[in-house]
Amino acid sequence: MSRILEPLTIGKVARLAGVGVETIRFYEREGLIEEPPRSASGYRQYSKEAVARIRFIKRAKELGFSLKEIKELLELRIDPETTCEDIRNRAKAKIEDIDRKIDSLLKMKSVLERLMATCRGREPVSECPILEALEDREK
Amino acid sequence: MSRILEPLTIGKVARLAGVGVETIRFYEREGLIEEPPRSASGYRQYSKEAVARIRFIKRAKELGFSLKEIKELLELRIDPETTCEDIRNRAKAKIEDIDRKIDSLLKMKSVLERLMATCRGREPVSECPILEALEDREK
DNA sequence: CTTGACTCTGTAGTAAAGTATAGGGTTTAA
DNA sequence: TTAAACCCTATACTTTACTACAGAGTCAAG
Repeated sequence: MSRILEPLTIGKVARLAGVGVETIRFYEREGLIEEPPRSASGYRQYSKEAVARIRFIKRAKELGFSLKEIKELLELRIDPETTCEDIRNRAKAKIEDIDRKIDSLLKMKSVLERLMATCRGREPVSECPILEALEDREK
Repeated sequence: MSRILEPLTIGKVARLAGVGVETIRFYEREGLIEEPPRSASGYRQYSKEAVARIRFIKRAKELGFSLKEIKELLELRIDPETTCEDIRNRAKAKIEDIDRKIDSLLKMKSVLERLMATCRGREPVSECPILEALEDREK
């Protein structure tokens, strides 16, 4: 019930988010997560939101976003003096970027599916040269 | 008509693929593209397929694949002594990975779309805190 | 009340993926 | 026929994103 009252140490956050302790301090230095409050002895005290934020950073990296781009994504909400119009423009650009990524992934997927469909049994691979397509028609 | 007879130099390939000359030599050393034939004076001679291959590498990187993973994707066709069964298994794993990426991107996209929809006019941003969702429900 | 597992700051080292430079040969267009 | 613009190898440097100490303080279990 009262889990907000029990702040997480950096080690617990690291375990929950699946990263190392040093990585969290690194993200803090880089401005990807804000400096958390400290205990009397100087220990960082995190809330559960920090875990979600770090997991998001981790996943976004796996999707090909750089830390710089991820910071921009995260800043699509904290900025205190940006207009909604500005936010909308930035969000639109990100959506377009995401759409392009999805397109490329779908293309890769369909080529792999064709490969699987054509490549049956246990004949040698030279009989399955469908992947030519994967390397073509990119825009 | 006879464009196969005119091989491309490394500089032309680099320009066509949108990378630097050094990057191509680096990919060759890393085994991502095979060593091309050489001219009498030792110049590398590329075909247009090389351009497609390098473009594919470039795009796959932007989708969050490491060079090691990209190599695996490209090897889904050249190997001369793999069975189709093996290829099918490897392709299946790649498709699953791609599906997970697409899922995450769709999730990010829908959150950004909700942000744009909610955030109208020119009110300050604190009125648009929809992005909370972006940081959650990953899995 | 101590010992082992934390935490802190600060700095240094690493892996991946390029990018640049040195020192040399080649092609081509004026 | 020469100078700009290429290419070659080999090696060194850079950037991004961590990862690993060193040296010191803190906390919690037995």
